[in-house]
Amino acid sequence: MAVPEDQRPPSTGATYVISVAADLAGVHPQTLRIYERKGLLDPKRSRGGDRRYSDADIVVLHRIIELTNAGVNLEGVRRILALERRVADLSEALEDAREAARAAVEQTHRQYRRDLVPIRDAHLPVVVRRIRR
Amino acid sequence: MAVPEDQRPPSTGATYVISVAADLAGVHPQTLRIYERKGLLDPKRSRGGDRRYSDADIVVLHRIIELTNAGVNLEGVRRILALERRVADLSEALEDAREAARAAVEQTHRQYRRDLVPIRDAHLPVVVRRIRR
DNA sequence: GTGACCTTAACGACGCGTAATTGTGG
DNA sequence: GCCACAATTACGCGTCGTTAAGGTCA
Repeated sequence: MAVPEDQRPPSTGATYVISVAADLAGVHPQTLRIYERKGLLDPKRSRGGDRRYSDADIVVLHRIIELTNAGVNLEGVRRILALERRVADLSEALEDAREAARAAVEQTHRQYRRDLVPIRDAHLPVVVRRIRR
Repeated sequence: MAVPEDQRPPSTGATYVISVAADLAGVHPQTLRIYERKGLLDPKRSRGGDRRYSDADIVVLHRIIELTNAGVNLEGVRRILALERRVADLSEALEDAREAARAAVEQTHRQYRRDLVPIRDAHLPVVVRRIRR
């Protein structure tokens, strides 16, 4: 279920070194290293070993900061992020299931419409009319 | 979607005063008062104002202790409990939706079986056979 | 009066963010 | 040699659980 290119956020494929990512989020670079060590973020690394934060990382980072500002500690944030992903997955699955239900009924109707043709009684010989009761 | 009486846990309708509830969970009574002040638990009160913990409260209490022992602070626990309820609700809704989908298709089939009777070509006059193509 | 509950406050331990230190690569 | 990164360590502050102190009701 890929989002069309032109609806995505400015996904330039850009990455940011730690100082830029920290600036974008308004926090100390060292804070980002803590988040990583606690398993909240996992930025790619450059050849030299420098962290490279993607746009997706920045989105997660902002959510982390929201939660910590609200008083959640890092272990709590880690679990909340996982649960929020789970909720998103379930919501999508639910949406899909409802859509699939409508489609299945529709398909069933179409199946009958293809296989059966309504026929008026007057067209039928007596023997058939008896079958119809 | 009420669970039948005989499938429920020993729901004796029993309630416990704070000292008993604390013993059941192996924590200090004062800890339970903290949990309540932070919005993690909301036990009923007796006429005299004493807290009365239900079996359901005890279940939640054990979950709270699991999470805090795992290093989640109380604001984190509060949000995690809410998310876990959400996940449970969504899981149930998903289950229901899938069941409803099967039932809807089945219902559609039954509808056609009631309204239509299959007729063999040989029974039909030429004019009708032409309609069937 | 004894005991269990209530509330509020103080203390110690721990987690988190900042800052400082030291080392490495371009 | 300079700058930005890396990792580790130390410090200050806030949170959490325990404990204590004082009040109320049966």
